[in-house]
Amino acid sequence: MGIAERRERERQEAQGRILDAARELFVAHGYEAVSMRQIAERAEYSPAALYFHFEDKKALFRALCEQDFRALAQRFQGVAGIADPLQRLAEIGRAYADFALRHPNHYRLMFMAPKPMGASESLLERNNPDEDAYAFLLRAVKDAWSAGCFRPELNDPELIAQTLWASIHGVVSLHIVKREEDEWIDWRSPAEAVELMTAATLRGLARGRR
Amino acid sequence: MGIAERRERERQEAQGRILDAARELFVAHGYEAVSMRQIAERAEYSPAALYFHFEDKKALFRALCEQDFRALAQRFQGVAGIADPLQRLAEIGRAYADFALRHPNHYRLMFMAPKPMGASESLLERNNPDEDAYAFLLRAVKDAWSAGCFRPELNDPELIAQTLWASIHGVVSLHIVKREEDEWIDWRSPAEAVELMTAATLRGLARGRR
DNA sequence: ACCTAAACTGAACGTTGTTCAGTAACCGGA
DNA sequence: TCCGGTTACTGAACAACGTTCAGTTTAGGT
Repeated sequence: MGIAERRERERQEAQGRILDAARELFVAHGYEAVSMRQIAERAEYSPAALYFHFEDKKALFRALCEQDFRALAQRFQGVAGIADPLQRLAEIGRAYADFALRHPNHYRLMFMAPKPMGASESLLERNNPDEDAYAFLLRAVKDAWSAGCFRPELNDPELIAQTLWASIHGVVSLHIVKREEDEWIDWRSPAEAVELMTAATLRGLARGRR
Repeated sequence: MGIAERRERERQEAQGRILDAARELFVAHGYEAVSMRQIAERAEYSPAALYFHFEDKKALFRALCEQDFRALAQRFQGVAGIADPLQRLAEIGRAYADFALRHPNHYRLMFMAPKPMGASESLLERNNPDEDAYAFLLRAVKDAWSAGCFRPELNDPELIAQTLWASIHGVVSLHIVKREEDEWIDWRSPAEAVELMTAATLRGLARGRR
């Protein structure tokens, strides 16, 4: 009786078409600028059909975000093998910034969006470093902490992880927002800023003579 | 002939009523959630009247932002007198974070808003530290740089200033976005994060043994 | 052959930003 | 004093938005 499976497969194919259409438009123009009607037209459905597969625009957006979070976590797997904890942290920062600057609209939806992540019941496994990027960072920090890499008065790995995250997030989010038409400030390249930021924070947090 | 002055005064009073109404609503609910009709009703005008005084919703928003930028620059005046350049930088960071966390919706409009700052022809004086908060920060960085506070390989005050700005922006913007319903991560208080961030970056950038 | 449920459509509702023709009030010149 | 024109404003409308709902088609189980 493979007919239930076929129905389920067709259902997911339809959802996939909608998600693909939505992704292209969101990434190109951002959340607010894309309408459900545009998504529907590109996916070759009527606007109302989207509401059969997704509760509303926010839910559709949230489904895309989950894919993105998974992609980021997967990106981190590339640096999981680095033995030296501090060097691994530096590479995590670089990978994160690279992801953010390569997909600025994704990033905006993931970490700079005002609301629509609200009431999220994600099906990502939390605390699993393979799927949860924050858990991956936290583990690297804990490794470094256990190895005595940090200054002795720093005894809260969670705070350290959040600070490191915030440092790179600050660089990339500022660049994403201000990148367009802001001759007000003579911006340095994000790559330079990321390098200086990781060097500064890690040196500032690390124990020992420089 | 004081009649032209009176007309001008009435014009500004009307604009002030609109700006006040818009400010309250924007600060309470954010840019997207507030409609021109709501602003008009609170200001006791017809919706169309707003378009006589402001070109569109973005322009109205921009006018508010300019007030906010001025307020931030004024806030910085409170720490202008600190002699030690590094300590002054630390206090600038604290003042900035305090401003951001006290007025999160203002901050969102100023530094996390997707677009509507576009094509801005602000009438703020650039490069004047009394009105331009970035110029104020940059001057403090240059003071510290001239005094030889930074590591010898750091020879770009602009890059240093942008990095310091990004570090605090990262902490506060992440907290503003994630503050609401995100039990996913066990967030530390923003005050703790700001303290650790300023300590880490300044120590990481500063010359000399710790 | 009938019935139920799934997948989808067309048309509508209320709200959004914005425009436009029209109007009332005021002031300077005749 | 009346006239003409600018200034400030309104009411109604437009297109587009997210969303809903009453139907219609299609397919499978009985």
